Parts: sequence; C-alpha cells; structure tokens
Amino acid sequence: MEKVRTRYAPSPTGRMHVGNLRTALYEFLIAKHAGGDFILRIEDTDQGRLVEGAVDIIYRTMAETGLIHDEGPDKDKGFGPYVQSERMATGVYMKYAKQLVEQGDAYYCFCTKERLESLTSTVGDEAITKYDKHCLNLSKEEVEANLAAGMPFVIRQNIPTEGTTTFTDANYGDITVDNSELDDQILIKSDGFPTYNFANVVDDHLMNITHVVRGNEYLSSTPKYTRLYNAFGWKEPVYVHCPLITNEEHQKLSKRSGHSSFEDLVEQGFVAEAIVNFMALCGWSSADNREIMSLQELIEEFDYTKISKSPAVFDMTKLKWMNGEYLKAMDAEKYYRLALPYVEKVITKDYDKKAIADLVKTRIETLCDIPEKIDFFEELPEYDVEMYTHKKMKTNSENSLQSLTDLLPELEALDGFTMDNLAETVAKYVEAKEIKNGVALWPLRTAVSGKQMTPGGAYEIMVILGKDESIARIKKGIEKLQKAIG
RNA sequence: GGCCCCGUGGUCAAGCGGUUAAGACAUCGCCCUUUCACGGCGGUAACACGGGUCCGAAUCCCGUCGGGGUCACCA
Repeated sequence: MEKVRTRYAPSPTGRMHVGNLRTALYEFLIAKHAGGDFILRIEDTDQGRLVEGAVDIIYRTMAETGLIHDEGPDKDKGFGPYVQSERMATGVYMKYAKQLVEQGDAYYCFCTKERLESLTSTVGDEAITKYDKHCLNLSKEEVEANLAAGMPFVIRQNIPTEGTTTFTDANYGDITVDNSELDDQILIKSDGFPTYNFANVVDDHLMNITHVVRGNEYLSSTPKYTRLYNAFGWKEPVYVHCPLITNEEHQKLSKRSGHSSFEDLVEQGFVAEAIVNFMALCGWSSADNREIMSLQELIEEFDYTKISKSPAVFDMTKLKWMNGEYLKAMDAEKYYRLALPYVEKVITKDYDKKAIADLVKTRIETLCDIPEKIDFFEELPEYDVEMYTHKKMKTNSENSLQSLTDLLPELEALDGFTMDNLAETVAKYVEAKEIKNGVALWPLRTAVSGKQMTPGGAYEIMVILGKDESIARIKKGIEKLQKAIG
C-alpha cells in the first residue's frame, strides 16, 4: 500500500480564498486520516501576479488553522525544492517538455500575439480562443532555425483532433470528453516558466502525490492532465473534485462578496476553529450527522468519497451561528484574549474588562458584535424617557420615578456594590412595596445603561460601573423623569 | 454558443428501490427570565417537470427545463 501524500499548492497572489482553504483542509484531512503526508508547494509560475508578503500569509493562515504541513519549502524531506520558481531553475520542466516534443506530444509554437488574437471568437461577452495547430506544421529545420534566431516560443501540448479522453474522479465518476474540445494548451510559456497545468502534473508525479483535491471549476481541464500523464506513462493521482462554493446568488464566490478569504473572515470577528469547521461542512457531512467538530474529529471522520456533488452556498448565517457556538464553548482565558481588543475599542475607562467581556460571551456571534453591545459602559448614551415605559414590566414614568427615588438613598447607603448587596437591597424594597421585580429593576437598568437591551441585568451592570457612576446615572434618570412628568 | 457538472424545505444536508422524507441554520410560537441573550419544547417548510423500468421510484433510464462551471503565455 503506497503512502498517501497530498499537497496544497497555492499561488502566492494575496489572501487565502475560502475555496483554497477548503481544498487545503480536504487535502490535509485525506492525508491525516490515512496517516499520510501533507505537503505545501508554492506555485509561483506567474511572475506577474506575485504579491509581496503572500507567502507569509500562506504560512500564517496554515498555522492559524492548524493545517500543519509535513513537507514544504521550510521542511525539505527530499522532494524539494518546493517552490516552483526554484524547481524551474533546475530545468525539470523544460526537460520534460522537450521529452514530449520528441515524442510528438508537444510542439514549439512561435505564433505572435496578433496571430493568436485573430483566432479569437466571441460568444456573449466571453472571448474564446482555440489554437489552430499552425506551428505543428513547422518542419524540424524551421523550428531549429527559429530557435537559433532567438525567436520567442512557447511549447504546446499536441492533442489529437479525434477520439476521446476519459478520466476518473472519486466523486463524479468517469468523465469523457471529445479531444476536439481540448485546446493545445501551453506547457512552457515564452518566459520559460511552465504553466500551472504543466508544472502541476510534473510536480505531483515527482513528489509522489496520490490524491489531488481541486474545485470543480477544474473539471473541464482535467482531461488535458490525463493526456499528459498518459504521454509520460505516469500513474494518475486520485482526483477529488469538490463542489463549487457560491454566494447567495449561486455564483462562484469572488472577492467582491466581501467574505471570500480567511483573512476577511477573521477581520469580521470569526475564530479560526469555527471557520475551519464550517469549511469542512461546505460540501461534506459526517456520517453521524455531527456538525461541531474539532480538527482532530474531522481527521477521524473525514471520508472523501462522501463529498457532495452539488454546489454549496456559503451560508454566512450558519457560520455566524457556528462561531457563536465556538465562542460560548471557548475556555475563559482564550476567549478573553480574543475579546479584549474589541472591548478596548470602546472602553477606555478603568472598568473590569474581563467582567464586561464575560457578559457578552453568550450574546455574540462574532467578536465584532462586542463593541456595540458594551459601549454604554464607557458613556451613558442619550436616551428617550419613554424607555422607562414598558408594558410587560408594568412600568411607566411615574412608577419608575418612584422606584428610582426610593432606591437612591438605599443604594447610596451601601458600602460598595456587589451582586449580593444590590440584590438584597432591591429585594427588600420590592417586598416592602409589594411590587413586581420588574417595576424596580427595569427603571434601574434603564437608568444605568440608557439602553433598551443590554448584556446582563441591572445588578451586573451596576457592579461593573461601580457605586459612584451608577448613582450618578440614576440621578440623571430621576432628573429626566421629573422633567418629563413636569 | 460548444463541452462538462449539478438539481431533496429559504440555506446546508441525510437518503443508495418499500421511510410518517432525518438532522442543522434561518424563521415562527411557547416556556424559562430583572431587559437582551443562553437554555428547553413545539410549529411552518422540500424530492424541478414529463416520460419510462418495476408490484413499488426522491432513489434506476431517457428527455425537458432550470442553475452553475469552463473555453488565457491565470491559477
């Protein structure tokens, strides 16, 4: 039994798209489930699109998500280099391309950009180019002469115009296409770099990759891979094509959607574990129907033969729910570490930030929900006196004023605010007056928060605000009510 | 447009020839409750359509329709 080896092969062009994250995750899970190796390979064959710092983003994202690679540029286990530009320097791609030329499975092409453009047709608003094999007719002498003259060239794959090509996908089964549908794609570009499609095949073979996970948008280019593998006489890896991840409009998720990358999601207050968990469920479900699963549980449960075929809408609502679940279940220390920066966005005063963070723990879905829920601690907002009137609590301006003025001296008399002495004080008052809890508590909470809804009740808020600030806010409430009643 | 893929509630998704067609998110209602949450309980809601095959079809076949993807010296 050969060892399972999978690879994640990103192009360092920016943030990590969630589709790529899922691909990486599935590659990782397939390898780890089988006790195999997970390899990181950097595909920087498009020198024009390289983005500074993108490789760092890749490393950082993989570390944050826990997708730890066994081999990669930083961990050479004998299959290196793991960066395609470095591999190119060794001449491997050209060597294999030339082999194909000699076999007649590829050929030099010297066509100019202009000639290529003349081959372009338009369907709808899409430009479609199919190469006409013009340079396939060049004699060996002509090719030699052109090369000797230093003419720019590319090497193209020579695909027969007749017959069919069939490949097998673990998920979609056998797929057959007419060879006439396949373009003589470029293998080696005029700058000497291999194209992604060619480098992929060569590297996957040289690195003994056994399973290749890709998005289903690659389904139509796979027959060309098969032809390359066959031309070389190499064994094809197991293809695992995944359903597309789409936006709410059922179209391929793009940068425009605003949540297309891992980094976007982190910025939007999602935690890495929840994102990973959610991505795992984008196109796959566990046999026992569990949804909240750790990376370790995913490794145990993941079965790539159970991947769904139909596209999945990226359901932000469900991700939020899941993130909320992770937040709620998170241990206190870690939660506080993550929440603190958000608390500090709006709290500058010397309040117990830990207590404030704890108050919202079960009330938020993303970390970004924190500031707006706690900003009233920093400063009492302007609020309408009508807020004291609440039907269900059976309060109105009059009885609110009554409660507040009655409670004020008792609270002032307290020696510091704690949950216990506040509760005791109010309970005593409520009992003495024979009123509902709400008639005392609703006005209190309104006065100290100035908000219709708050995380935590009157006591929790007052404890955090402290005696002085609470009393000041209650006095302000009394003033407001007196003015309103006139 | 050619080719390819897909089609179970609003979304994800079980289902593999006989089920009262799971479950989750969302939504709605009730309970809990000092607001809001959390938690608990319950409700609404789906096999795209048309033909076959079969005693029997969401499940198999064909067609239609619908959606998506792809057709670069990008990956």
